[in-house]
Amino acid sequence: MKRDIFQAIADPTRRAILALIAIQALTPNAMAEKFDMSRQAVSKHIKVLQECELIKPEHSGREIYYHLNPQKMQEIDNWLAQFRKIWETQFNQLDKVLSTMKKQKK
Amino acid sequence: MKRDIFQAIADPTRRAILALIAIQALTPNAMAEKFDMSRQAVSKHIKVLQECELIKPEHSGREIYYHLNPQKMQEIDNWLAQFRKIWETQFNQLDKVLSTMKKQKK
DNA sequence: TAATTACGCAACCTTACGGTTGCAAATATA
DNA sequence: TATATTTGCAACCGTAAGGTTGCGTAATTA
Repeated sequence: MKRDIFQAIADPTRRAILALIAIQALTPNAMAEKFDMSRQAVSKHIKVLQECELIKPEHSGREIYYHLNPQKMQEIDNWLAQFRKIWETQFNQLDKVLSTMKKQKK
Repeated sequence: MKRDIFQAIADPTRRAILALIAIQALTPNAMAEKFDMSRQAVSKHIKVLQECELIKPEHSGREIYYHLNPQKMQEIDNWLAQFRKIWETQFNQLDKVLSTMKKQKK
């Protein structure tokens, strides 16, 4: 089945994994130690993240270090762009209201 | 059950709904016309979006206009912030490579 | 008032998700 | 070579997700 970035980040464990390896590449075992679940459960999450290319494997002997793929994370940012204008407009309107209040105060 | 913004935007139909009402507030019926599914199915998605406050209802007689809540959308942006530094760093490194290549060309 | 329209709620069904356990393959170590 | 370690894959299970249909309720209209 085809994986989706948005579906990938829907799970809190997977978001935690992304936050972890954003700091430092980790092996599945190292990740599993951080969570209260089996290594296999964590490996399943890794598989999902890898399928949609949010993380990249780096083989080193029998260990595999997983790295974050920032380019893919940026796709979420790109999607958000269409809404960003809207909340920026709202903030500008808030600024107007605040400056109007200031003027009235004077 | 407690709803989550990230789980809410995991579904492509719900992302489409958000994109639609970002332009203009719509009623459930108006939204349902845009999708190839029943009105009730769309209403279920609306319920999910409303539970996590991504959209807000505005009652007008027997019609309900749903508006986007940009503040809540911004929470996704806030989460992305921790990764944004990383891809910006990568771009800076790309800039360095490019400027080095330019110098060598000269 | 009667009929229509817009909407939400509940029951139901199929499929996907997130977890488990067990096992096989590849690498490192004794 | 025999053993331990690291990982992935497959089977299984309970629950939640996403769709359907049917019905009840409130507001509009004939």
